[in-house]
Amino acid sequence: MLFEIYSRLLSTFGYRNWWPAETRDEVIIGAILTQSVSWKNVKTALSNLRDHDILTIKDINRADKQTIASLIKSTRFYNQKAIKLKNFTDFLFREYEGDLDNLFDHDTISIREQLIRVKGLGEETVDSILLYAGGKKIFVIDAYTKRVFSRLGIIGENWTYSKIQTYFLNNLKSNTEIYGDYHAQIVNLGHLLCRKTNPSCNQCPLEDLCRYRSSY
DNA sequence: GCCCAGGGGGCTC
DNA sequence: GAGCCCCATGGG
Repeated sequence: MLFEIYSRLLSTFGYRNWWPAETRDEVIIGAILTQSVSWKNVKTALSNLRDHDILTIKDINRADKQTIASLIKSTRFYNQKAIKLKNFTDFLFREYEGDLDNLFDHDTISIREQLIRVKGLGEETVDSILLYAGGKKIFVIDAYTKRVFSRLGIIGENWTYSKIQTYFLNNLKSNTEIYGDYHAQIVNLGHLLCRKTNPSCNQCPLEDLCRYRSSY
C-alpha cells in the first residue's frame, strides 16, 4: 500500500529532487531553519547568510550569534534558531573536528542518538539530516505525514513519531532514493492540500483512498 | 486584525 | 506519554 501510494504521487508530480540545497552544509542549516516555517522563508534567510559569506558549518561556527540571528529573522524564532545552529556546530567541532565525513562514517543509530542529544534538534530535524545530508536509510516523519496517512486510515491518529517511522521502514523497501523522494512527495501534497491555498481535495491523486474527504 | 504554518524544549500531571 | 505554553515572522 505504501509503495502504491508513492507510485501514484511520483507519476502525478514527478521526481521532486530533494533536498532543495546545494551542499550538505546547506542541507543541515536549512533543516534547522525550516522548523515550523515554510521553505520560502528559509530561502530568504539562506540568501541573507550567503550575502554575508556564511555558507558552511565552519562559517556558522565562526560567526557571531547575534549576526546569525539578524540574518535569519525571516524563519521565525530566530534567536532560538541561532542558538540551535551554534549547538550543532559546537557538537560537530567538539566530537568530530568539524568534519561531516567523520560524523557520517558511523552507523545510523549511533549518529541519531548523538544528534538527538544536541539541544534544538528533535527527531524530524535529525532524520532529515541523516537522510538528506548523510545519505542514511531513514524515513522522515512530519506533520503532513501524520495528517495525510491518518486520514487515509493507514496509521492511527495518535501514533507516535517512532511508531509511524517504524511502520514506513518496515513496509517500504530499504532505499535512500525512495525514502528521500517519498517524504518530498508528502510535503508537496501537504502544501497542495493546505486549507489556505486549496480548500478542496480536487487535485489530490489519493482522493479515492481518503476516508474523510471534506476535512482537509 | 486574525489565523496558522514542514519543530522543539520545558513544564505539568 | 499527552497537553499546554513559549519562541516571534510572514502570508492569506
